[in-house]
Amino acid sequence: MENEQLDLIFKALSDGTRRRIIERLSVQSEQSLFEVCAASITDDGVALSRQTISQHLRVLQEAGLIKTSWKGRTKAHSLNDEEKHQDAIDWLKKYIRSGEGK
Amino acid sequence: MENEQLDLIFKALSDGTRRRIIERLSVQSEQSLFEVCAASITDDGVALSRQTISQHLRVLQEAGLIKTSWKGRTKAHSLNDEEKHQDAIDWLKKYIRSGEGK
DNA sequence: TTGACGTGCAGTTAAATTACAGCATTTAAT
DNA sequence: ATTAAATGCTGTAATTTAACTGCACGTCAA
Repeated sequence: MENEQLDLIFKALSDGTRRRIIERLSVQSEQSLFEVCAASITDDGVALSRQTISQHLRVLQEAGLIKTSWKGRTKAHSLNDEEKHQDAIDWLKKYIRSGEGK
Repeated sequence: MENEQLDLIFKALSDGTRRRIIERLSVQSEQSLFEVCAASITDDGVALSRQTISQHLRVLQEAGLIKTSWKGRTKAHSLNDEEKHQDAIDWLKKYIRSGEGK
């Protein structure tokens, strides 16, 4: 009754750093934590710590927006398209006044 | 460069109480603060204070998701469809793998 | 098997968020 | 002109979040 899942999705997307991570993962998937860190520095200009980026990635994963897989000792992060993004869109579309009243 | 507006939109939507307010405003528009309070009680079963609901409405308005107008001493709250909801959808749609890479 | 590499986990701090109460302000009605 | 109704504004406490530091763990290579 609380739709906890939408909470997680929208909260994950409410942070600019996390949205930029998603944007970069959509261009280049299977990125490790270090690669995401490096891209954050070069693209955003701010050097966030490895632990901070790791935390952001965990938030994105708990929301179902990205998926991970281990390649040896490296964890690859990729976009989980189609899944939760669509859930959020479905909710939003109900309030665009498609027909009118409902 | 920070897209502050998307921050506000997604953050506003990350709270279940606020999403339910939007859902009810889509059914019945031009609701006063007291009407929103009353609906929260009857629909959600939880009695949040007037100040708390007022704060939630302000968050929704600052995100551009609802609009307000004064009718005498009563402030009418209505859904701002088409506007910011569409902005959020546009952002999300880029990561649904429409074509593929981009 | 030793050591470097890639992550995870625990704990800290400052700032933001959510809930509330109390008082002030404005408007309509008597 | 008073009063009641509908909100706004200020401040407080508890919770959460975003950033960090430090240490520990598992894996691959030499």
